[in-house]
Amino acid sequence: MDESHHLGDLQLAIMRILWNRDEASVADVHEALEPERGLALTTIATMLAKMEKKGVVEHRAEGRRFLYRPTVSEGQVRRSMVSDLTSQLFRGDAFALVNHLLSEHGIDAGELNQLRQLIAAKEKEDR
Amino acid sequence: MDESHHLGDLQLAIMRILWNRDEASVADVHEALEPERGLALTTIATMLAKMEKKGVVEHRAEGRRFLYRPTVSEGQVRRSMVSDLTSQLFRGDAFALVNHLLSEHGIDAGELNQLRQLIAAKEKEDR
DNA sequence: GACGAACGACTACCGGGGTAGTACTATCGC
DNA sequence: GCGATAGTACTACCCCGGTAGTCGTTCGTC
Repeated sequence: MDESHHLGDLQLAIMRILWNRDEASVADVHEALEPERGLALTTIATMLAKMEKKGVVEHRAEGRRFLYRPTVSEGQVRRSMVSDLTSQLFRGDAFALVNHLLSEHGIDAGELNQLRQLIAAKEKEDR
Repeated sequence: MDESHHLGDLQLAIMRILWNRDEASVADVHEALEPERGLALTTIATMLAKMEKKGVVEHRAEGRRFLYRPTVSEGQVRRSMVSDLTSQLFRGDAFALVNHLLSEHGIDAGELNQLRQLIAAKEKEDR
Protein backbone atom coordinates (compact mmCIF):
# COMPACT_ATOMS: atom_id res chain seq x y z
CA MET A 1 0.00 0.00 0.00
CA ASP A 2 1.22 3.48 -0.99
CA GLU A 3 4.61 2.39 -2.29
CA SER A 4 6.58 5.65 -2.78
CA HIS A 5 5.60 6.59 -6.32
CA HIS A 6 8.09 9.26 -7.17
CA LEU A 7 7.47 10.45 -10.68
CA GLY A 8 9.55 12.66 -12.92
CA ASP A 9 8.41 15.82 -14.60
CA LEU A 10 7.19 14.36 -17.86
CA GLN A 11 5.59 11.47 -16.02
CA LEU A 12 3.62 13.89 -13.90
CA ALA A 13 2.51 15.84 -16.95
CA ILE A 14 1.25 12.60 -18.49
CA MET A 15 -0.48 11.57 -15.28
CA ARG A 16 -2.24 14.93 -15.10
CA ILE A 17 -3.74 14.28 -18.51
CA LEU A 18 -4.82 10.79 -17.56
CA TRP A 19 -6.37 12.03 -14.32
CA ASN A 20 -8.42 14.54 -16.29
CA ARG A 21 -9.44 12.18 -19.05
CA ASP A 22 -9.57 8.90 -17.12
CA GLU A 23 -8.51 7.09 -20.30
CA ALA A 24 -6.40 8.25 -23.21
CA SER A 25 -4.47 6.88 -26.18
CA VAL A 26 -0.83 7.64 -26.86
CA ALA A 27 -1.94 10.03 -29.58
CA ASP A 28 -4.27 11.83 -27.17
CA VAL A 29 -1.49 12.37 -24.66
CA HIS A 30 0.90 13.44 -27.37
CA GLU A 31 -1.55 15.93 -28.75
CA ALA A 32 -2.28 17.37 -25.31
CA LEU A 33 1.41 17.82 -24.57
CA GLU A 34 2.41 19.07 -28.00
CA PRO A 35 2.11 22.82 -27.28
CA GLU A 36 4.28 23.00 -24.17
CA ARG A 37 6.86 20.33 -25.03
CA GLY A 38 7.47 19.43 -28.66
CA LEU A 39 7.99 15.71 -28.06
CA ALA A 40 7.93 12.87 -30.55
CA LEU A 41 5.03 10.49 -30.36
CA THR A 42 7.37 7.59 -29.73
CA THR A 43 8.74 9.36 -26.69
CA ILE A 44 5.28 9.43 -25.16
CA ALA A 45 4.74 5.77 -26.03
CA THR A 46 8.06 4.78 -24.44
CA MET A 47 7.31 6.76 -21.33
CA LEU A 48 3.88 5.18 -20.96
CA ALA A 49 5.41 1.72 -21.31
CA LYS A 50 7.94 2.52 -18.61
CA MET A 51 5.20 3.87 -16.39
CA GLU A 52 3.15 0.75 -16.88
CA LYS A 53 6.12 -1.40 -15.95
CA LYS A 54 6.41 0.64 -12.77
CA GLY A 55 2.73 0.15 -12.05
CA VAL A 56 1.33 3.66 -12.13
CA VAL A 57 -0.75 3.16 -15.28
CA GLU A 58 -2.35 0.23 -17.09
CA HIS A 59 -3.77 -0.20 -20.57
CA ARG A 60 -6.36 -2.08 -22.54
CA ALA A 61 -6.40 -2.52 -26.30
CA GLU A 62 -9.18 -1.01 -28.32
CA GLY A 63 -8.61 -2.35 -31.80
CA ARG A 64 -4.97 -1.56 -32.59
CA ARG A 65 -4.95 1.39 -30.20
CA PHE A 66 -3.92 1.28 -26.53
CA LEU A 67 -5.99 3.15 -24.02
CA TYR A 68 -4.13 4.02 -20.84
CA ARG A 69 -5.64 4.60 -17.43
CA PRO A 70 -3.99 5.70 -14.19
CA THR A 71 -3.78 3.10 -11.41
CA VAL A 72 -2.80 5.57 -8.72
CA SER A 73 -4.65 8.73 -7.76
CA GLU A 74 -3.29 12.24 -7.73
CA GLY A 75 -3.73 12.23 -3.96
CA GLN A 76 -1.60 9.11 -3.57
CA VAL A 77 1.20 10.59 -5.65
CA ARG A 78 1.07 13.86 -3.78
CA ARG A 79 1.13 12.16 -0.40
CA SER A 80 3.99 9.96 -1.42
CA MET A 81 6.12 12.72 -2.92
CA VAL A 82 5.41 15.19 -0.13
CA SER A 83 6.31 12.54 2.42
CA ASP A 84 9.57 11.86 0.63
CA LEU A 85 10.51 15.52 0.65
CA THR A 86 9.46 15.94 4.26
CA SER A 87 11.65 13.11 5.43
CA GLN A 88 14.58 14.19 3.27
CA LEU A 89 14.58 17.84 4.27
CA PHE A 90 12.76 18.06 7.59
CA ARG A 91 13.52 14.76 9.30
CA GLY A 92 9.92 13.71 8.68
CA ASP A 93 8.51 16.66 10.58
CA ALA A 94 5.55 17.89 8.51
CA PHE A 95 4.98 20.79 10.83
CA ALA A 96 8.49 22.06 10.13
CA LEU A 97 7.63 22.11 6.43
CA VAL A 98 4.48 24.13 7.07
CA ASN A 99 6.55 26.50 9.11
CA HIS A 100 9.05 26.82 6.30
CA LEU A 101 6.33 27.49 3.76
CA LEU A 102 4.83 30.21 5.90
CA SER A 103 8.07 32.04 6.46
CA GLU A 104 9.84 31.51 3.15
CA HIS A 105 7.23 31.15 0.45
CA GLY A 106 4.80 33.96 -0.10
CA ILE A 107 1.52 33.26 1.63
CA ASP A 108 -0.56 36.41 1.49
CA ALA A 109 -2.97 37.89 4.01
CA GLY A 110 -6.09 36.44 2.44
CA GLU A 111 -4.56 32.98 2.49
CA LEU A 112 -3.54 33.35 6.11
CA ASN A 113 -7.16 34.07 6.80
CA GLN A 114 -8.33 30.94 5.02
CA LEU A 115 -5.69 29.01 6.87
CA ARG A 116 -6.95 30.21 10.20
CA GLN A 117 -10.40 28.95 9.35
CA LEU A 118 -9.00 25.62 8.24
CA ILE A 119 -7.23 25.22 11.53
CA ALA A 120 -10.34 26.10 13.47
CA ALA A 121 -12.31 23.49 11.56
CA LYS A 122 -9.65 20.90 12.10
CA GLU A 123 -9.43 21.57 15.82
CA LYS A 124 -13.15 21.17 16.11
CA GLU A 125 -13.20 17.82 14.38
CA ASP A 126 -10.31 16.53 16.48
CA ARG A 127 -12.20 17.16 19.65
CA MET B 1 20.49 33.38 -8.63
CA ASP B 2 19.27 30.52 -6.43
CA GLU B 3 19.75 28.05 -9.22
CA SER B 4 17.55 25.06 -8.40
CA HIS B 5 19.91 22.92 -6.35
CA HIS B 6 18.15 19.63 -6.29
CA LEU B 7 20.21 17.16 -4.35
CA GLY B 8 19.86 13.42 -3.97
CA ASP B 9 19.60 11.56 -0.73
CA LEU B 10 23.26 10.85 -0.13
CA GLN B 11 24.15 14.35 -1.24
CA LEU B 12 21.83 15.79 1.37
CA ALA B 13 23.29 13.55 4.05
CA ILE B 14 26.75 14.83 3.14
CA MET B 15 25.58 18.43 3.09
CA ARG B 16 24.06 18.04 6.55
CA ILE B 17 27.45 17.03 7.88
CA LEU B 18 29.17 19.93 6.20
CA TRP B 19 26.57 22.37 7.49
CA ASN B 20 27.24 21.14 11.02
CA ARG B 21 31.00 21.08 10.74
CA ASP B 22 31.56 23.94 8.30
CA GLU B 23 34.60 22.11 6.97
CA ALA B 24 35.36 18.41 6.75
CA SER B 25 37.71 15.98 5.03
CA VAL B 26 36.54 12.99 3.03
CA ALA B 27 37.51 10.77 5.95
CA ASP B 28 35.45 12.90 8.36
CA VAL B 29 32.37 12.61 6.20
CA HIS B 30 32.91 8.92 5.70
CA GLU B 31 33.28 8.34 9.41
CA ALA B 32 30.15 10.33 10.22
CA LEU B 33 28.11 8.39 7.68
CA GLU B 34 29.54 4.98 8.49
CA PRO B 35 26.91 3.89 11.04
CA GLU B 36 23.78 4.50 8.96
CA ARG B 37 25.11 3.65 5.51
CA GLY B 38 28.08 1.34 5.17
CA LEU B 39 29.66 3.15 2.25
CA ALA B 40 33.18 2.90 0.91
CA LEU B 41 35.42 5.87 1.39
CA THR B 42 35.90 6.22 -2.34
CA THR B 43 32.16 6.56 -2.76
CA ILE B 44 32.17 9.62 -0.54
CA ALA B 45 35.14 11.05 -2.39
CA THR B 46 33.48 10.56 -5.76
CA MET B 47 30.27 12.11 -4.53
CA LEU B 48 32.08 15.15 -3.16
CA ALA B 49 33.87 15.61 -6.47
CA LYS B 50 30.56 15.47 -8.33
CA MET B 51 29.04 17.92 -5.89
CA GLU B 52 31.92 20.30 -6.35
CA LYS B 53 31.52 20.15 -10.10
CA LYS B 54 27.89 21.06 -9.58
CA GLY B 55 28.85 23.96 -7.37
CA VAL B 56 27.31 23.10 -4.01
CA VAL B 57 30.62 22.55 -2.23
CA GLU B 58 34.21 23.72 -2.64
CA HIS B 59 37.50 22.53 -1.22
CA ARG B 60 40.92 23.72 -0.19
CA ALA B 61 43.97 21.52 0.28
CA GLU B 62 45.51 21.15 3.69
CA GLY B 63 48.64 19.18 3.06
CA ARG B 64 47.56 16.16 1.01
CA ARG B 65 44.07 16.25 2.51
CA PHE B 66 41.08 18.08 1.01
CA LEU B 67 38.81 20.03 3.28
CA TYR B 68 35.35 20.57 1.85
CA ARG B 69 33.00 23.40 2.69
CA PRO B 70 29.40 23.99 1.57
CA THR B 71 28.81 26.89 -0.81
CA VAL B 72 25.04 26.89 -0.41
CA SER B 73 23.09 27.12 2.81
CA GLU B 74 20.56 24.66 4.11
CA GLY B 75 17.91 27.35 3.69
CA GLN B 76 18.77 27.82 0.01
CA VAL B 77 18.51 24.11 -0.64
CA ARG B 78 15.25 23.84 1.22
CA ARG B 79 13.73 26.79 -0.59
CA SER B 80 14.85 25.47 -3.91
CA MET B 81 13.64 21.91 -3.40
CA VAL B 82 10.37 22.94 -1.81
CA SER B 83 9.76 25.34 -4.70
CA ASP B 84 10.43 22.57 -7.19
CA LEU B 85 7.95 20.27 -5.52
CA THR B 86 5.39 23.01 -5.18
CA SER B 87 5.49 23.83 -8.85
CA GLN B 88 5.50 20.19 -9.90
CA LEU B 89 2.61 19.07 -7.74
CA PHE B 90 0.61 22.19 -6.92
CA ARG B 91 1.08 24.45 -9.90
CA GLY B 92 3.30 26.70 -7.80
CA ASP B 93 0.58 27.30 -5.22
CA ALA B 94 2.35 27.13 -1.85
CA PHE B 95 -0.92 27.56 -0.02
CA ALA B 96 -2.28 24.42 -1.65
CA LEU B 97 0.69 22.51 -0.26
CA VAL B 98 0.05 23.81 3.24
CA ASN B 99 -3.55 22.78 2.85
CA HIS B 100 -2.47 19.32 1.74
CA LEU B 101 -0.10 18.96 4.70
CA LEU B 102 -2.81 19.90 7.14
CA SER B 103 -5.35 17.46 5.80
CA GLU B 104 -3.16 14.55 4.78
CA HIS B 105 -0.11 14.51 7.02
CA GLY B 106 -0.50 14.20 10.75
CA ILE B 107 -0.36 17.61 12.36
CA ASP B 108 -1.45 17.20 15.96
CA ALA B 109 -3.43 19.51 18.20
CA GLY B 110 -0.41 21.05 19.87
CA GLU B 111 1.10 21.88 16.52
CA LEU B 112 -2.12 23.41 15.32
CA ASN B 113 -1.91 25.63 18.33
CA GLN B 114 1.63 26.72 17.52
CA LEU B 115 0.55 27.28 13.98
CA ARG B 116 -2.23 29.59 15.06
CA GLN B 117 0.24 31.70 16.95
CA LEU B 118 2.59 31.77 13.99
CA ILE B 119 -0.19 33.05 11.80
CA ALA B 120 -1.16 35.69 14.30
CA ALA B 121 2.41 36.91 14.46
CA LYS B 122 2.69 36.96 10.70
CA GLU B 123 -0.53 38.89 10.26
CA LYS B 124 0.68 41.48 12.74
CA GLU B 125 3.95 42.02 10.93
CA ASP B 126 2.21 42.33 7.59
CA ARG B 127 0.12 45.17 8.85
C1' DG C 1 66.57 5.10 0.59
C1' DA C 2 62.80 1.64 0.36
C1' DC C 3 58.09 0.38 1.95
C1' DG C 4 53.56 0.67 3.39
C1' DA C 5 49.72 3.68 4.47
C1' DA C 6 46.93 7.54 3.22
C1' DC C 7 44.63 9.99 -0.14
C1' DG C 8 42.86 11.95 -4.41
C1' DA C 9 42.07 10.91 -9.65
C1' DC C 10 40.12 8.22 -12.96
C1' DT C 11 37.15 4.84 -14.74
C1' DA C 12 33.35 1.85 -14.74
C1' DC C 13 28.88 0.19 -13.82
C1' DC C 14 23.80 0.09 -12.53
C1' DG C 15 19.17 2.13 -12.57
C1' DG C 16 15.93 5.35 -14.02
C1' DG C 17 14.09 9.71 -16.26
C1' DG C 18 13.95 11.55 -20.74
C1' DT C 19 14.39 11.37 -25.80
C1' DA C 20 13.83 9.33 -30.20
C1' DG C 21 14.87 6.33 -34.41
C1' DT C 22 13.91 2.04 -36.56
C1' DA C 23 11.40 -2.28 -37.00
C1' DC C 24 7.35 -4.74 -37.11
C1' DT C 25 2.29 -5.44 -37.76
C1' DA C 26 -2.47 -4.80 -38.58
C1' DT C 27 -5.64 -2.51 -41.06
C1' DC C 28 -7.83 0.61 -44.68
C1' DG C 29 -8.44 2.12 -49.33
C1' DC C 30 -8.08 1.08 -54.00
C1' DG D 1 -4.16 -8.56 -53.18
C1' DC D 2 -1.09 -4.61 -52.48
C1' DG D 3 0.66 -0.52 -50.93
C1' DA D 4 0.22 3.29 -47.62
C1' DT D 5 -0.67 4.30 -43.05
C1' DA D 6 -1.33 4.13 -38.10
C1' DG D 7 0.18 2.36 -34.16
C1' DT D 8 3.09 -0.35 -30.85
C1' DA D 9 7.70 -2.84 -29.69
C1' DC D 10 12.47 -2.78 -29.42
C1' DT D 11 16.75 -0.69 -28.94
C1' DA D 12 19.87 2.83 -28.07
C1' DC D 13 21.55 6.98 -26.20
C1' DC D 14 22.38 10.90 -22.78
C1' DC D 15 22.52 12.51 -18.08
C1' DC D 16 22.90 11.97 -13.29
C1' DG D 17 22.63 9.82 -8.56
C1' DG D 18 24.86 6.21 -6.31
C1' DT D 19 28.44 2.78 -5.68
C1' DA D 20 33.09 1.21 -5.73
C1' DG D 21 37.62 -0.64 -7.64
C1' DT D 22 42.12 0.48 -9.22
C1' DC D 23 45.97 3.61 -10.07
C1' DG D 24 49.42 6.92 -8.98
C1' DT D 25 51.50 9.96 -5.80
C1' DT D 26 53.14 11.44 -1.58
C1' DC D 27 54.27 11.08 3.23
C1' DG D 28 55.87 9.14 7.43
C1' DT D 29 58.72 5.54 9.26
C1' DC D 30 62.32 2.26 9.78
